[in-house]
Amino acid sequence: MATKCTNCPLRLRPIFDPLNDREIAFMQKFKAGELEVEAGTTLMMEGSNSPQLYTVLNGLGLRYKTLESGDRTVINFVFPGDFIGLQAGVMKEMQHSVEATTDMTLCVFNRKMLWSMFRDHPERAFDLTWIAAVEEHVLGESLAIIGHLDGLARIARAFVRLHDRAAALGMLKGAEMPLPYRQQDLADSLGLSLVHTNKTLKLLREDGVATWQDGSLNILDYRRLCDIAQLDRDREPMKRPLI
Amino acid sequence: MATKCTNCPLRLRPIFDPLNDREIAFMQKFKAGELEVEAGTTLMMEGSNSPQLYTVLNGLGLRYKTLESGDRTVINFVFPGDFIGLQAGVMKEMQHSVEATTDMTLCVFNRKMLWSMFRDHPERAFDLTWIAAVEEHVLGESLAIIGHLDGLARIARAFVRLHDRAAALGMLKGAEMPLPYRQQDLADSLGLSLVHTNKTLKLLREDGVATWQDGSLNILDYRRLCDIAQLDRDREPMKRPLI
DNA sequence: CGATCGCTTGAGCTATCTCAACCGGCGTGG
DNA sequence: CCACGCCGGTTGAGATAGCTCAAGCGATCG
Repeated sequence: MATKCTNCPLRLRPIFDPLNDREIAFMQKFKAGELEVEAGTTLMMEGSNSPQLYTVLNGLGLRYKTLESGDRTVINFVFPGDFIGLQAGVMKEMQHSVEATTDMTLCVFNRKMLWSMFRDHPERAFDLTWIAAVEEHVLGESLAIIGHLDGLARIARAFVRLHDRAAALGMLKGAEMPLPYRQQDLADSLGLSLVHTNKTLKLLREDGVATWQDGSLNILDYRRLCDIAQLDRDREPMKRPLI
Repeated sequence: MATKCTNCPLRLRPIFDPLNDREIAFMQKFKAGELEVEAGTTLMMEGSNSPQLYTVLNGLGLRYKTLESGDRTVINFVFPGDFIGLQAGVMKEMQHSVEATTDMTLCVFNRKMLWSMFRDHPERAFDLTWIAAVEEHVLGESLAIIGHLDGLARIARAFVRLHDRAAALGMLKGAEMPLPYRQQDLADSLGLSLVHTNKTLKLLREDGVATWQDGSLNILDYRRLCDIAQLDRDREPMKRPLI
């Protein structure tokens, strides 16, 4: 279920492009250590300027942003292989917070090392930019979803995305995947109210399309889910660059 | 009004960090030429894999995404100094389209050169990552806005952002700035219907807060606009990294 | 002159929100 | 070991922001 990554501290392209030996050697130097955190820990704080950057080895998290009004927006869900702190690395400070939803294992490295990576390992620097571009893509996608789909379709699409991502990471057991978030988290990520989210989930459940209970998501009818999500159900799932 | 940028083909950090002479020399090599396009030209096509990347020297554009349903989402507005094609540069293909809203002048360079930049000019590669991170931030911001604010506040916030951006680029004449888009474009960028957008604009106009007519936006009462946008009106406008 | 485009306005409808209550499980403290 | 409080989930009901449909208007263009 975790990214299989024992000796690869900076696993920038978790799926497609494993590091070669020389790179691994460098990255070992690069690596500052591993970090185990408990569920609920805040890894990055909006407005802060963390000296550490992380790659997620194991566990799930949440990126979010707090508004002046006190409302919270969930930017996206953090999965193994994700990179945390890029903004803090290249900009002055983080623009969103990151929290551990489950216990997590992180690969830690120092921000200062970022620069030596750019200087000495352009391939990895390129990867980093690639990650940022993927992130941008994902957010653009979310924007489109929230802007134009109704509640049912938004939730369906979120499920499809989560499912595909889990599949790519090998986190899928049959049609089931861990999804230990609260309904409120999903609601905040889709711009819906908790109540409406709940009622919509009930719909999907009663229609036998998908259930999400006790922290695990079960896709019962993938094709119908895609229809509801207004996605071409025959699209190649890996067309999207990362997951 | 344009980025003052006669000899700077790749103006990655338009405001803060001009290139030095050595870099300019390199970038000249890097530069493939300048391009003038008419209003309405599609610069990048979703799913395409353009061999060219651009920096906007002059003019305004639009990033958008087309959904299966045929609906369109406007990702954001393209201003002078913006970089176009990063996704195509580092990923397989663009995930959104870019269109020129006005006539535009672009600085063109070849995608192939991207790699030599990473290899030989790590500072510029770093800048590129920085740009991607900023872009990510901007989208995250949009996501939060669309997810949690009502129509009036969304439009107000869009106006504040556009105003601040124009100010940073010196495109402001008093309280007025060019904004040659259609109401439909704004609606699509905020996840609102055209009709509702129109009625909300009327509200702002009649309240003497801001007018947007004949392609120019006029902020009559910046502080009130910020209140409506639920923004701290005394925030430092440059706190946000790019604009 | 007709056609198209962007803007404007009215009217009715509904998806979604807010408020409110209740339920079961779990952890804590007496 | 029980009682209480809290948290996440569930459900109902009324209110409303925003949507869709529809029509009209002025400007521009061929």
